[in-house]
Amino acid sequence: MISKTLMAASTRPIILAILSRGEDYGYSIIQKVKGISGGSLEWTDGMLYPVLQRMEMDDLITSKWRFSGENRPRRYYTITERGRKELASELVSWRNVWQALTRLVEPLPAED
Amino acid sequence: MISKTLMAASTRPIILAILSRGEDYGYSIIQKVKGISGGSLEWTDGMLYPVLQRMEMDDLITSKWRFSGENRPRRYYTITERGRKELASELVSWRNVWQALTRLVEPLPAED
DNA sequence: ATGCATACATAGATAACGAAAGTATCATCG
DNA sequence: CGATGATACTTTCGTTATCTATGTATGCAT
Repeated sequence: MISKTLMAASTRPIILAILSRGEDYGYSIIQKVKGISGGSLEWTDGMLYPVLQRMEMDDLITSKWRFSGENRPRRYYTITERGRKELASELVSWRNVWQALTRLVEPLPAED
Repeated sequence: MISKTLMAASTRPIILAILSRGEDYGYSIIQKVKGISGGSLEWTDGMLYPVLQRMEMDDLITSKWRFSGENRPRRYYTITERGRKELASELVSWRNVWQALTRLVEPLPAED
């Protein structure tokens, strides 16, 4: 089970990473996260939508409703320029932390 | 600059990783973090000690004062069995998140 | 008609973080 | 000797999200 703090730290970067590949809507994001993580990350809709709203307030993403005849109405999210910069910056931080962690653990006998 | 949430998510695992290699005291931990991260992570003592206290309350580490004739009194921290399990579990989570992130950003398999 | 998956919205309790301010020792250097 | 900076730890508590819980509603299969 993933810790609360790690969840909090990773949701925004992951959402930005998904949207950097193209616009998407909430429910689909949840499924992509589950798929890409091999099932190790399972988000609930209840936690995702508030995060999306806050990210929109922070101007990292924008949203608009789309009504197609074939599907139910969905709110599609698009990454902004600011969002792309945020993603790039977050990735640098994440890499630094991950490298520090693995350096500390690596020298010990580790399973793979 | 590292985000607040990422800081919050990484402090405990990093501390556990350091202590998994041997007991240590607060001030030294700060310097090791700075060293191992190449300066990208700079912790303050004001944030570290409260974290150490909470981790001790959670039974992840224990502490005891050591008075040597040569040095000033220092509070040394030791990882507990529960702490080792927590570290192992955290590392799995971190790897999952990191892999998900890198997969989303670069379609090609990530190095680490 | 029932159940399940899809799809989004909102309130608010709660939990944890870490900035800030404090105490104290030791070494160095002019 | 007084000042300065590095070492070393403590405590409080305001702030700041988070995300649980709960709600609405539709489409589809059986």
